Amino acid sequence: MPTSTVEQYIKTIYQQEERCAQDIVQMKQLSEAMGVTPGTATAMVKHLAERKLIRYEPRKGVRLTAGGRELALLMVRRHRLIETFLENVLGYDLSEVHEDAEKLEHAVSDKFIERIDAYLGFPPADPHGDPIPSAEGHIARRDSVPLDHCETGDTIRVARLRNDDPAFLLLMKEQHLTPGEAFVVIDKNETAGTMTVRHDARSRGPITPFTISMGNSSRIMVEPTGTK
Amino acid sequence: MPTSTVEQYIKTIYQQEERCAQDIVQMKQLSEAMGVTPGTATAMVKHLAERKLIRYEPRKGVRLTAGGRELALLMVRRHRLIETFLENVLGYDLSEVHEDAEKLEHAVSDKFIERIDAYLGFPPADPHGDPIPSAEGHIARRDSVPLDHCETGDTIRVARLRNDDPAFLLLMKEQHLTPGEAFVVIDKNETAGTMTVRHDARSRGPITPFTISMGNSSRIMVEPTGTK
DNA sequence: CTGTACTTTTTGATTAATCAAAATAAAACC
DNA sequence: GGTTTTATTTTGATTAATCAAAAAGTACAG
Repeated sequence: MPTSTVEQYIKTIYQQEERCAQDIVQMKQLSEAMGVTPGTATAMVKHLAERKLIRYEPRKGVRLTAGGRELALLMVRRHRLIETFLENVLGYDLSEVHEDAEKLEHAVSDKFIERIDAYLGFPPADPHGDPIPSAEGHIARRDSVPLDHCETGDTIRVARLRNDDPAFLLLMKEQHLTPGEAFVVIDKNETAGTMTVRHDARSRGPITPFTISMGNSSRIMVEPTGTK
Repeated sequence: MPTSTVEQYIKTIYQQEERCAQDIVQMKQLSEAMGVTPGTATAMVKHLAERKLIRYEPRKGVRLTAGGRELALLMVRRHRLIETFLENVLGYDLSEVHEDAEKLEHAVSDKFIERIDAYLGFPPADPHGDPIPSAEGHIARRDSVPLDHCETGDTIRVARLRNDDPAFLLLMKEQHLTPGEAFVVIDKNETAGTMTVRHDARSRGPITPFTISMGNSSRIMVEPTGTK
């Protein structure tokens, strides 16, 4: 039985592989994501390699083994189901769910998770729009792209918000930039490093344009719904 | 912020004070209840005393300070609300709630607990019949007595089951010996160390008599409803 | 190819929680 | 009242996770 620290490292390695589309995660990246000193990460990584959860290539980085990926997906499942429960049932705000889920995911039993899943009606995705892995570790692939890959005139729908920062999530909520909402890209200014979008005329949101930095827009995953 | 181990020791000391109606808890009692060696308990107790959560009298035992009691009641509140949630909402069996609650109570936030409380409609007691302390640490006193203090002919109502052993709880459930049920004591055999009860004629349970050991009956708290 | 900057690993220490076993104190027993 | 039993404390060691700071390796800029 892995400790909750081990679970957290494995989940973090998975997330770094995913988010940065890398097959290997460097120590600096891992130690920063975990909020520990590099030496600590090195020590832990050796331990994880012994447990056969990752493959460790000294001075290069780490990658998950099949067993590690399985554990990571289990943790992601727990996290996303808990977040969904906190929002849908207990009325948490989207910006508040992450913190509590992060603690709970290491304390819940399999039984608890399966009961929550059933109670929620087996939701396919969490409130951020991220797909929830099945109990067997299958996860739906979605062909969404970061908003900053879109061009002026593209019509899109928000798929997921790939950022746990409460302030960011609050801002997105205020602008109704939440999963499912339809938008049009009305400007992309590479020089200024900003993008401007407004709600699709047919959607119920405000039509006031909203400008965001490229950095933030890379955390907003969208599905193209056509190009004007 | 106390670690979950500290929380567990404080809760255990509170429970030992309560269950055994003692004002001081010996080290042996504490170490056994915690499932650690006596030396470990001594070391921890010194630490708890430094944190002003208990008063430690070497070679005598420990007792909670006001601050310790406050923390203990907070933990009891968490435990009982979580148990209630697991049974009422997620459909856990009474014999299964304890184990999961024991882990969760150290991982939940105050916000989570207050939301659960509201979701459950501010229940006064958990599924064992134990009163749930308020957020301010007030707990309802109940004038219940252990079943083994009753005499033949007493009519009683089950108030709480003061035992977390799943097998015991399952047995009680099978016999409908659950909080709220009305019974008559039809025999008390001090020599054999057993007591026999049957459901009150007016109640919906079976009228087949049921015999239990004195040991077990001391864990069944009842409220007298009159003496024939 | 050489030096500076950056990343990674190593080393030595620390904290929380634990155990086993020896030492000590208190209680109980005849 | 001395002996035995039982409870408690002490001591020394261990494990998991961490940090700070020194050492070692890698990268690339000129």
